[in-house]
Amino acid sequence: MATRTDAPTRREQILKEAARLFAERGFHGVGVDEIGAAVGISGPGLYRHFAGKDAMLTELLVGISDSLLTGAKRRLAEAGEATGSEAVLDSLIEGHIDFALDDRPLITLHDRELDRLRDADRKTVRQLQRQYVELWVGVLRQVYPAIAEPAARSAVHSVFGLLNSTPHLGRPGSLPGRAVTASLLHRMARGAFEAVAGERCGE
Amino acid sequence: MATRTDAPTRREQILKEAARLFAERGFHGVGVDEIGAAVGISGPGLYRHFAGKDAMLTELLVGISDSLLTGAKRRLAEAGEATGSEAVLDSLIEGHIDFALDDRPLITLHDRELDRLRDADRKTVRQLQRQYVELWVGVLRQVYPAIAEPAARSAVHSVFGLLNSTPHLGRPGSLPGRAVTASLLHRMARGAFEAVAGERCGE
DNA sequence: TCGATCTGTTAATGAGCGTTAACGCATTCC
DNA sequence: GGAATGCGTTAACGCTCATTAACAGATCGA
Repeated sequence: MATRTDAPTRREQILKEAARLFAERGFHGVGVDEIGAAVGISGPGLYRHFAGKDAMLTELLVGISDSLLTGAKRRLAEAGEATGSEAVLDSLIEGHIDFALDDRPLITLHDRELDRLRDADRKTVRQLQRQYVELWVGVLRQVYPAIAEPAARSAVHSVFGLLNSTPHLGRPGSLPGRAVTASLLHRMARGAFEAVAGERCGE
Repeated sequence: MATRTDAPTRREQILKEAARLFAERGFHGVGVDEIGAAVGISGPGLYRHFAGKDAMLTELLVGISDSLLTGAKRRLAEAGEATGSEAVLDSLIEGHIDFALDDRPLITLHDRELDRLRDADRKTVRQLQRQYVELWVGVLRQVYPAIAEPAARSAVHSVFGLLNSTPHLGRPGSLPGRAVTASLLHRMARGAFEAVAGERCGE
């Protein structure tokens, strides 16, 4: 009963538009009236759905970090049983790329507005992010045991920087096509990791 | 006459502190009183040195883009005469890494606060950035002629994302040492480019 | 020595903005 | 049918904050 995917609730509309606006002009650069206008209601009407402007940002950032971590755990469990750790690493990369290509505003918020959170919430987000990184580090070192842990952690952060560059790649229309871009990013990420492991192939 | 490097002028102090504060809390998240306090004067005293808060951000962003482009041109000219394009690419990477490691607040501002500029200034910065990217694209395609131009441009943007990840690498103290980090980033950048060129070495 | 300039100060102004108050109208549930 | 609840509205409050005004002490050239 109900349509195939339920119609987006008002809360979801608001979150989506708020994410877009925050990414475009920064948290402090967007007024509540603007967010309201983006969903067809005006200003203070938002307070029927959220405790305040801060609450929207909090929910967005916690949601991002949580869904990244949850997705990674699922991929680790699914692919980890049957296939090897190579496949798990590829699956992690693929998942992160999907996120980076499909939710570009969230990617932008993710590392840009973290400091605008209340201490407790920021701590929560940081903890989720840390777990996500450590999960990658574990898989990476399984594929490349030669990489020491500090180097692995740096490498993972840097590859996130690489994958998260999608907002700078021009408007979705100007991209060579989603699949092509995804493949390019995937190869670059693997190439970067291999380079850390010291597998030089040229000269 | 005067000390080896002239004492930093008041303008320079202000720019430096403003960059740090903008990077930490965002352009709109920092008040002029805070910037003033950071250099020992208070609030409106800044207006003896800058037309306004916007002018500080403008000067910072134009300065960054300009110095990146100027440095790249110089490296292209210097290394381009004697050595081959491989060496030029390495020199470009090295220069960008130096900047990313030494001026982390500026790196942060660079791709975070561009939209806060007046239209004319934003256009200027974008143009400088575009020239910088195109310079990289040219060198990259000289080293790897197999890479088509759109892919090269995407690859360059993504490698910038990788190199600009330094602010996420933890406080300067926690890094394994500047030289080690620089070398790691350099290898990853080269590895990412090589992967785009299709030079698979494993399997 | 006497202005002029440079570089500060504090007080006031005025706009923008998050939030709350007070109110209205459907819908729903007893 | 009527109260409760959900979801809006507009108006008002209060605070923050960039900017300007008005003023003052050094430094310095004529």
